[in-house]
Parts: sequence; structure tokens; C-alpha cells
Amino acid sequence: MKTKSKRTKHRLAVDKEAFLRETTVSKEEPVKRLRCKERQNGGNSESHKTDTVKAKHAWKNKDRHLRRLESNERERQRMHKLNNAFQALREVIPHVRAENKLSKIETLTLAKNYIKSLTSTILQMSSGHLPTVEVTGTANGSKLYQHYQQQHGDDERDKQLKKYSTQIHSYRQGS
DNA sequence: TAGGCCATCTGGTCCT
DNA sequence: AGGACCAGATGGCCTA
Repeated sequence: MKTKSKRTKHRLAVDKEAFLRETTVSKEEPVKRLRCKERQNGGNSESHKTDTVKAKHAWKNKDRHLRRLESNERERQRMHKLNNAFQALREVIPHVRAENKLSKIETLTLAKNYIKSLTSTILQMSSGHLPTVEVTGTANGSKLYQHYQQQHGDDERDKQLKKYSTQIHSYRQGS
């Protein structure tokens, strides 16, 4: 993969604050209020009627736009959360090129293979076999296992294996 | 310059 | 009704 420098994306959409600043009809001045103003001005003529329609339309558009901006913001936050989760996942997957950031698809693929190889190890150990890891798919299971051995002490590994083993057994009984 | 990856926007649908 | 989720579109950045 390639090394990614942190870049700040230029935001295409108008900033919400800026939008609120430049908008003449704010959220605090809804259609009701506009109608009230008209009544105060004694608005009975046709021109006033069309003005009302225009104002209502303008407010609807602006309200729509405001909702869109808020929705965009939520979506951005959601994607940031998702990316944080991806980053957390990257940090727990042992991989060879630690200096390079894994892409999302690489992260998911590697995680899947890592889980498979761990599961295989656990199953073999729990049935009294030596922990030789089978190579599954494209992932080199034994390399992962060696890496895992380097990263974790025996005690920690045993703890994790026991934990996984218990979880798998209970899962099997449940199914 | 093409292709890969990513962030963001957007409208539709689902869920609470 | 409003927020969460999703997928498609778009455009920017980076590398080979």
C-alpha cells in the first residue's frame, strides 16, 4: 500500500454557520411569523399573496438546505466513527508492513484471515493437537502465528486462547 | 496520466 | 418525525 499523509479535505458544501449568517430568513423566523408581519401590514392585495407564497417557498428551501447541512454533519461524524473503528482494528491485526497503513479492504481481509487462523489454532489445541496453524486462503497463517508469539508472552497467549476456546465452545453449544 | 483509495455529499430506506 | 444507515456519485490526493 502507499503511505498516506494526513490531508485536510476542502469542504465543498457551505458551512452551516456561514449559511445561517447569510440567510435572511432564519429558522427562528418561520412562515407563521412572516404571516403575522403581513397581517400587521394589512396585507390583502394580490401582490401580498404572491409575496407570502414566495416567502414560504424561500423558507422551505432554506429549511431544507439547513436540514441537509445538519444531515451531512451527522454523516461525517458517523464516517469518522467508522474510520476510528477501522484504525482500532488495524492496531490489533499483526501485519508485516507496520510502517504502511493498511487500506480498508486490506484491513478487513487480513482480519478475516487472522480470525480464521486463530480459530483453527484454538480448535486444534482444544482437541489435543499441537498448535500448528494451517494456511488459510491468501493469508500466511504461520507467519501470523509467529508474529503473535513475538507480540504476546506465553501467559497472555494462554489466557487469550482459553478465552477464545471457551467462547467457541459456548458458541458451538448454542448453535 | 491512469488507477486506487479516500472523504464528502446526497437521496432513499429503515428504524425508533 | 427525525436520526441512522446505506449505496452511488463526485472530486481530490497519491503512486507507479
